[in-house]
Amino acid sequence: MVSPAPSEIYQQSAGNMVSGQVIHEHVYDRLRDALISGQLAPGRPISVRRLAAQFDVSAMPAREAIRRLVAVGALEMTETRRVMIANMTEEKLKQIQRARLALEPQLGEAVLEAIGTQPRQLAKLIKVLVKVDAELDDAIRQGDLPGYARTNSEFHFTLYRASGAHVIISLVESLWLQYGPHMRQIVGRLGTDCLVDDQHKEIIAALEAKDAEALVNAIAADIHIGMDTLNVGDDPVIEAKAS
Amino acid sequence: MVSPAPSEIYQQSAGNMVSGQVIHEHVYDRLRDALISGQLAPGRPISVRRLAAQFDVSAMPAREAIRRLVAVGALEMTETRRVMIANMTEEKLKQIQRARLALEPQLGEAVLEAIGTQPRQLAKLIKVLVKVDAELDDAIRQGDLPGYARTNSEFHFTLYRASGAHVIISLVESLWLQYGPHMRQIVGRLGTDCLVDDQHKEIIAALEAKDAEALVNAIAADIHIGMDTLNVGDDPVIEAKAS
DNA sequence: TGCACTATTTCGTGATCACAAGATTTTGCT
DNA sequence: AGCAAAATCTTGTGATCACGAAATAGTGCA
Repeated sequence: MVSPAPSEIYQQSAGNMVSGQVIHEHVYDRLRDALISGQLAPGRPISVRRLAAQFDVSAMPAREAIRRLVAVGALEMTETRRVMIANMTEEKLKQIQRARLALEPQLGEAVLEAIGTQPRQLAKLIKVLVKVDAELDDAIRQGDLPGYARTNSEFHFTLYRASGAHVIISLVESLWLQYGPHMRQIVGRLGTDCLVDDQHKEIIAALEAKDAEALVNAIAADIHIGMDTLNVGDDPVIEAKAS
Repeated sequence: MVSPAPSEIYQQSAGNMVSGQVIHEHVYDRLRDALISGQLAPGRPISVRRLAAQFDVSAMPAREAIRRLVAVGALEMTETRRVMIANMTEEKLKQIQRARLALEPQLGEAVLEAIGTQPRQLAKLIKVLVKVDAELDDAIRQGDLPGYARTNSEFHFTLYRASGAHVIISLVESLWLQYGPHMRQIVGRLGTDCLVDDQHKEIIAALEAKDAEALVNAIAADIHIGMDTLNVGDDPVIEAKAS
């Protein structure tokens, strides 16, 4: 089975084992990135065999990757066990926002608790964040939507990972995975102009000042800006693009 | 239904689905219940073949169940991809508590938002909660630890499910799955006496009064009682119990 | 008795097939 | 042309085998 058929969405299919990663983990990571960067439209069906063909792997790793993503709520399973990118509802969006507001500011606090007293690590983190934020501005200027989404998540999770709070981080990641496809739909409709008002500069400033309260507020504000203004559209525009 | 020619190659083609549930979901549910009710000790290894043998199924459903549980953090995977019940650390426990405090009180609020204006549904919920709470008291009196853990989770999730906030509920469930095995260890060491002080009566009273603030406080207090007093023990006491 | 080395077992992963049921396309009749 | 029935394709699930690596048991030497 030497089917080339590479997908323009998932970059690069697997060889056998890359960087200590097993095949199904590679598939999972690519799929997760595609979801977080909004490259998969809600309603899009995901099948084991099709996914396997797209990655030029056997069915097994595709199955495992899909199973994991369904488990964390990133993919939705119908009553007939078909799998697809979940459609967003107003209710779900509300819950995702509530959960993000409940968890992510706490991660900011946890970052200061973890490395607030270690100037070197804090400085290094800030340096990375400034760099990522610059890339983010580039992506916005160029109207590169997937690039924006990917870089935005990199900014946030770089910050969050510095807290070392892996348990909470994985909860947050599951929320981002659920939100990703929908965000792309909305921003794609409104244009990247609606993205310029993020609170990343304020987040960085609060880190530099080691001001936990300001940090919490900035993160919460960033979540509000990203989700309040971006309401659910009434036309889901289910665009199932096969193969 | 006319049974078609049975295959001699595949032994159980007939009994694949039980009550609309597919085999791997059945295995998952059983394993999840065992985790939440604390019947699996931290450190216990879980292997595909052994689990399959215990449930008298093939390896495939066991694999899928394990994969899902690893995905939600209920099981831990070593660097050599061995799977086991996660060991608790003080840091992890702290994160679980923070996340629970951030999410579960909100679910209480959401319950009042959802059915606070529908007296019949609210009354029905309260009735169920009272019944479950009575069972809980029985379990405590009899020193039935798994029964306590199972009934306690039933109390909380019966309440939470009334909110309809499935997104947040699944996050909370993942936290309970991580906490279950450790709780059992701790309570098993301290005895069930440390459990009598839960806030369930206060939760029910707050529901009856439709007092969101009191409800939030009661849920938070219940979490504190369940987790503050129960610190991490230093001796893991690995004990294997098959099901 | 203690310890290094080897043999055996156990394990996760990947591959491939069978099967039933859902989904889709084609066909056939009015 | 319209619509229902039938044939075909697709899909998730389960079963089973192969393979290499990790873990355990076993052995022999000191």
